[in-house]
Amino acid sequence: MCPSRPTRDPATPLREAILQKARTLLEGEGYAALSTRRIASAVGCTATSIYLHFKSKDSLIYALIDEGFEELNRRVVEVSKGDGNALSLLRDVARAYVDFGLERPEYYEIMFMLRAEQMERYPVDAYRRARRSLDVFAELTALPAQEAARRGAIVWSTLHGLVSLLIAQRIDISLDREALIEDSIHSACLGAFAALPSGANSA
Amino acid sequence: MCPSRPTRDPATPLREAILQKARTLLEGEGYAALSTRRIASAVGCTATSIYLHFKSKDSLIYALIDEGFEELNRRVVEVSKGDGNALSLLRDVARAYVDFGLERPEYYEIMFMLRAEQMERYPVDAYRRARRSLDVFAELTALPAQEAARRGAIVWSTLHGLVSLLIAQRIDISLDREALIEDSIHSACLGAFAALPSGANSA
DNA sequence: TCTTACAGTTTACGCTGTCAACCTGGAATG
DNA sequence: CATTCCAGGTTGACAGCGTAAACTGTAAGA
Repeated sequence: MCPSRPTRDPATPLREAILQKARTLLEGEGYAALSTRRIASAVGCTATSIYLHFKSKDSLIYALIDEGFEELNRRVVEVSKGDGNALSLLRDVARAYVDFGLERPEYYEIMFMLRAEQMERYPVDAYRRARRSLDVFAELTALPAQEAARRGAIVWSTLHGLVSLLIAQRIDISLDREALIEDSIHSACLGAFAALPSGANSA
Repeated sequence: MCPSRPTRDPATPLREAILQKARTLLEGEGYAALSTRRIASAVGCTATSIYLHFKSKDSLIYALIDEGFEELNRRVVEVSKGDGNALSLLRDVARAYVDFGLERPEYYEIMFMLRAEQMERYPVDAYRRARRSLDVFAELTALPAQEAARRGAIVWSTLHGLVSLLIAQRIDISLDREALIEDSIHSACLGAFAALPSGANSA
């Protein structure tokens, strides 16, 4: 009867402690520092105890990924409720996405930059549900479903390219970072509305 | 007097064998399979023998990265020598870049998708020299240097976003892959020439 | 022949994720 | 009260990782 939260796993104290220390370690030292033994020693338990509360190290990471998506989704949804035309809304959402990536690079990394083979055990539909807020990229184009999905994917991939290269420090530092971001967002969003070749012959 | 190749390291037989087996392993099973012990056992030597010819595992990877860049540069340079206006050339080069990434995902991964901390010991200027062919993205815009560099970076990051998400299998498979690629390239290249806000007030 | 240098191997260290076996304190049951 | 049971931990181990140090055999030079 009580409005219990939809927690997937029982929130035992140790489980919460593990999650919290893992979070701290991730935010402070990045994904590379996330070893079971380091988490355990920070918590004050043994490494194997983690497996009493998580199926594997990966599923612990997934819990952190979910937290990351919660924040990203929150940011995106909030911005997307603003007023303005579709283009300016799309730009605001794009900006929110980029800002999230640059302000939370450790989360962005585990959410979007880990290789597929490490993610295989993360259920595909769960991942799609987790990143549902990215669907606004498609929705804001106000195009037929299939066309919109493609345009949305392009906007997303454009922004992802920018964010991931910035995080990996592969972009020449002599470039004006802010101008690069603004131009990138501008280009991505214009592309979402401009006439494109394959759009002409879509069903 | 003999036109010796500019090999950075003496090409001893074992070194070549290590490189060749590492290449095979990378192409066949991906970056995750590249452990010193696996390479060594494929070669028929011990893991520590690798360190007689390479400073570290990373520097062995760098040799493979260089090979990847050689192929990418070759493809890009060849296409960029074609005729046509700047826009169509840019599209051809972009297509060559995407094709390389999708045909050689294992190389693309080590060239562009490894985290920065793992790349730190790869000299920055060496990396810039290695990916020099990507400068054509900037050159083809025929803009003032700084502006061109930014536009070029945007084209690159757009394509990188597409390729890396496709390789990581994060793009909805229900999307028409070819249309996505074409639209993406179109959008990226148009963006390189279209008027952009920060372009108006650049020096 | 003695020395030196090279090119490999052996061994070892500390790290990783994870499993099987064991232990331990408290609740439920007789 | 005594006994059983079990959830929730620990211990110890395994196979794998990158790599440093010490060792070995062999070939060339003095």
